[in-house]
Amino acid sequence: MNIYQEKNNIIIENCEEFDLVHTFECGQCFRWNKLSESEYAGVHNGTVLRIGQADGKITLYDTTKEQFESIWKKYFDLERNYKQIQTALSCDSVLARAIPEGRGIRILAQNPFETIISFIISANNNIPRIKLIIERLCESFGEKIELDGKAYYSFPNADTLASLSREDLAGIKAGFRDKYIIDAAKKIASGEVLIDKIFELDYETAKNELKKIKGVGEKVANCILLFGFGKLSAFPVDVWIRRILEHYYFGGEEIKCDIEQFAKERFGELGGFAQQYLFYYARENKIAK
DNA sequence: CACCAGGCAAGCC
DNA sequence: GGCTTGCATGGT
Repeated sequence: MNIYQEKNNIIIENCEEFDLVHTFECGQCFRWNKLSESEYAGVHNGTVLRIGQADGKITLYDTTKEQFESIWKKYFDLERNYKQIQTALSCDSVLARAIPEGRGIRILAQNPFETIISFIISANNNIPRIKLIIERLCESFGEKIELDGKAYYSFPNADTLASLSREDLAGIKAGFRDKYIIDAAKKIASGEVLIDKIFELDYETAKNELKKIKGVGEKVANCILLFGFGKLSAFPVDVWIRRILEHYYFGGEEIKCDIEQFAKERFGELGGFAQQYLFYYARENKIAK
């Protein structure tokens, strides 16, 4: 991967292991939107970025070397060797088929609070509507940021959301999840759940800490740990993952064993990466139930 | 009209 | 502990 500055932009060359579509469409994030065939725009920690991929090059527009180093390098997980991970996981025959289709997926290091709220909203919901609800949440309670004459919004912070009532949130149409959003914001704003400390905790302890929040169960906690706290062994099990495991590993039979344990034995520390390749593969191939 | 969507909490036993 | 049910909203 060759990275350099050209005018106001940062260019990444030789980026076979970084594919924008696969990274933004594999279900880990909800705030990157297509601007055109080859471009996306998104907001991370209050900064808007327009990014494009064409002719084997990725361009981060209007980005300084300093911004790239301090924000985006970590966010896009650019210091990790994904080729090595793919090679290791390809020993598994199912992943050997799934990885080529999702090649270039990178696990984003997303903002922890945003990840917590986003995956609370994801419960018993579908991806287009999850994105809509989150967008309305940001428009209503985030800060406006302008770029290229367009309005973007930062993700609201815990203090802001902690001060809201269910009535205040009615407009975003989160349904029964509104009370969980407020509970999460209150526990985080008050320090009952310490976000910064979760980074230092081991996987199991961190998961239990997150489960103190209403609306955070096994699956949501695993997503938060994987996408918001860099716990890369986490293996979130949702309907899609269950479906693809049943189809490819259990001969179409209903799974009765502990799936997390199954994943741990099979994928170990690389569980999160395996989960992302499988999720993308399952959705792209629309595995029937 | 049912049934489903990146599940979860609460209420049972 | 495990199992069942209701849940807001919008799409098919």
